[in-house]
Amino acid sequence: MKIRTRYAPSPTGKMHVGNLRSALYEFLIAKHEDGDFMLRIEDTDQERFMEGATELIYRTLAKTGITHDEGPDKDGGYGPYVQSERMKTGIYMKYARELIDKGEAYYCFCDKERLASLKTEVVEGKEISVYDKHCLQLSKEEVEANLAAGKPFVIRQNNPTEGSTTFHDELYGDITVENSELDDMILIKSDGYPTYNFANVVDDHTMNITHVVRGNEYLSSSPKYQRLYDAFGWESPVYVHLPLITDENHKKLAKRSGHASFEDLMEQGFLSEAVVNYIALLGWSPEDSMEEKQSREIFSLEELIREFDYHRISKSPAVFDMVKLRWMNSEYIKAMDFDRFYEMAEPYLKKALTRDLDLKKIAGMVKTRIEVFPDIAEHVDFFETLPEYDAEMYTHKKMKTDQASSLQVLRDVLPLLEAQEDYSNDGLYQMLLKYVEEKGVKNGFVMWPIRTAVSGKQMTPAGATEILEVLGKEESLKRIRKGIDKLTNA
RNA sequence: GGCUGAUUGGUCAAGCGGUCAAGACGCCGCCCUCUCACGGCGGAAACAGGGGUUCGAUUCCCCUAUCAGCUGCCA
Repeated sequence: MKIRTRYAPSPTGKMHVGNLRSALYEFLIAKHEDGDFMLRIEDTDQERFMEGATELIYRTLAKTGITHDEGPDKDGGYGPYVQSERMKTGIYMKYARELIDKGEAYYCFCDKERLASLKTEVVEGKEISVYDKHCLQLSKEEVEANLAAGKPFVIRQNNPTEGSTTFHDELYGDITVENSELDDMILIKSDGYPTYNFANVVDDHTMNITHVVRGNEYLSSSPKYQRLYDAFGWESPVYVHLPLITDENHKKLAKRSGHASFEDLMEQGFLSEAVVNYIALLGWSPEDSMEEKQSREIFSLEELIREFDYHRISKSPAVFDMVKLRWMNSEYIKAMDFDRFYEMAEPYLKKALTRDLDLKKIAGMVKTRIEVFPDIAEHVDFFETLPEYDAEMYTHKKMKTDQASSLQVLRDVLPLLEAQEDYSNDGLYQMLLKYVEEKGVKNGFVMWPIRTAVSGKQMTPAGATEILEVLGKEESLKRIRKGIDKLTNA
């Protein structure tokens, strides 16, 4: 049978990375077996619904390459694909009534006050958290009368109070819960909308979903869903519960952590391929092949599809490590072809540099040194203006330089540079090399002071001569003279 | 509190009864080098604790501890 998975987000805001990973895994599970991946919008919560959130979901999926075969915008014969639209077909009410007829569900007219009073009741120090089935006692006549009177109602699942329920998860195995622990959860809300719990089961079944992949937070309530399948007499799908992604404090990734959503990550200058690659490995690892003594970490989406085996998904929660994501992003940047890199780097370069400089050359310098595009600014700022720096910077033990030697070198080299016609990196390098040989010193002995004078920085994305070339004769000479002044007065 | 789950270096993570317990990020050192970075080489760093089962447990079972999730007319 063809595998069918689904990503079923609620349009309530940004795309959380945990959700994105669910979508990715669902996509990979389906595609690995040449199955179908479907998008279903679960907008049954009218209060949390956010305008524009659905579009954001589309955009994110498109950008990451997690493309759906079916969805609101791609009818595959199982529509509608938006729950609020499905509701208009009466599907949820129909199935809820079926359950009522079977005695597996019942109308409940309890108001908030009564429910609240149940909550606070304490037995042996424990808070009662399951509904007391109060409305199950109502006679048919009473129910009819209430309904006719227009009394607000919900429909609740009627769970047994004895025995136990077991369901099977592909990763976690059999999980059994005492039925007395099972709350009579609400299936249909008083506004007529189904709850997630109910809509999910009805939709997954009617849309022929074979593998239900979802977050670990549903693990403990899954027995209740199982009871729903059993009550309907439906065959349950294959369940795959995914481990949580946490922040560095092992807490659920919170909004304020700054990297909880895909959008946050994009704003911080990450590449979507790197993000996808990274989250794929957060909770899953490929099978080691014999030839590889090193496990691979860099995977394209196509490679992930080929290698993804959901049985290898981990069971324990994973910490989202920004440091490693940054590293991975840098790997993608280094591997990028230059034109594409330049295209993406240009805005950052232009923002940092207003004077007329060879931006392509600078981009080339910076490509292997940044992890994320916004890093560019701090690497190239000195091209724009020479920063204030301390004369102490001329002293470098390994280059064997100090302020006096640097001053001497700069004084020697200034006329040479003034006379230099070929102001290219190569020409400059050859010329300076000659000076180095004449003096019988090490390269660094002369390069260090020059680089310091023209950059004013401890580290730069390029060597002295490259900087000279980019800066141009006029500006670099100005900076060297300034260096001489600084050293003279020091 | 109850229920469910998880527990290999700081982090990701391999391992599925016998291993010197992989690899990656990060960290440290060395090399390369006109600085830094890239690249190369090397290093420190882990099976939560206690009982079993077994000739033998990181691997299987139980208990404890810790952490997490659930305990909503949110998903």
